[in-house]
Amino acid sequence: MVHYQARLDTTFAALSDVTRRGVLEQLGGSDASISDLAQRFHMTLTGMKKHVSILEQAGLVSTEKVGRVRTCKLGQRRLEEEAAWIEQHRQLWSARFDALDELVEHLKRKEKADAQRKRR
Amino acid sequence: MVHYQARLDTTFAALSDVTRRGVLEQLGGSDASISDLAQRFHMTLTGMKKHVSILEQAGLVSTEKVGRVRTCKLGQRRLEEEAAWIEQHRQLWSARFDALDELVEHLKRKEKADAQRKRR
DNA sequence: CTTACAGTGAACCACATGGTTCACTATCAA
DNA sequence: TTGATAGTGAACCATGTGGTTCACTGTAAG
Repeated sequence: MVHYQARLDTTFAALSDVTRRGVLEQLGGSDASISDLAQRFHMTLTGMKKHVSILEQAGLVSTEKVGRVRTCKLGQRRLEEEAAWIEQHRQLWSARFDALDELVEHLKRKEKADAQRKRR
Repeated sequence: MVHYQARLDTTFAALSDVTRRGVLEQLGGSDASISDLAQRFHMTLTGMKKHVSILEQAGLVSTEKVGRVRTCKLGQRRLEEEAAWIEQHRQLWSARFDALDELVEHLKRKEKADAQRKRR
């Protein structure tokens, strides 16, 4: 359960960079080498290597080096935990706002009743 | 559309810290002051203030100061975009892996056929 | 009025991040 | 063998992050 939080830390951090999200998108289409990705995102090989390492660390990408080229593809982790976390908290959000909605409704009804009482 | 990416950046970054996720969880239960949160997470007021500011910046928390106490509650943004991004990419993931599954199935059938051909 | 309390802002610290260059290794191709 | 190509790692740089302390403001309460 300690790992769970650390995992969310690293995954969300990995997703918090526009380049890395772009790489995931790219790899969703087709596998690619470091050079491919570096060129696509206007970056040095070294820079792209770092991004790929971070994604790999988070389990979102897996790589294999054959000959001199390292091929990157989508990894085993499918963001289940992250999706679950977000969904769970969206429900909390909704619960809170539904409560607010109900309060508003309650106040509306009360206001109406008060107005009627006044009229009497 | 440029804002969209920047927004994802700041939101995922906001979610990438275990303390901030804890604060969201807490606020899902009930509103709280900075002092409440600081105490709950064993941190100075100043430190907690920074976290709250980051969450507020990301639209995940909203605050109001009345008297000397600032009350924090869940904000307007309900992680729709983030949930959508993750779901969309989970589908990409699935598509890629389904393709892999099919390839494996294909190879299995081929292997079987080859074996039968050999036997003749 | 005085004291205590809640928050704020500036300054500081150690460390992480996103990027670069440079020197290097290993592999492919002529 | 010679050269070009793909990647790697170390070092460096500017900036950001998560946290602190300290000095301060404003508000509540005796």
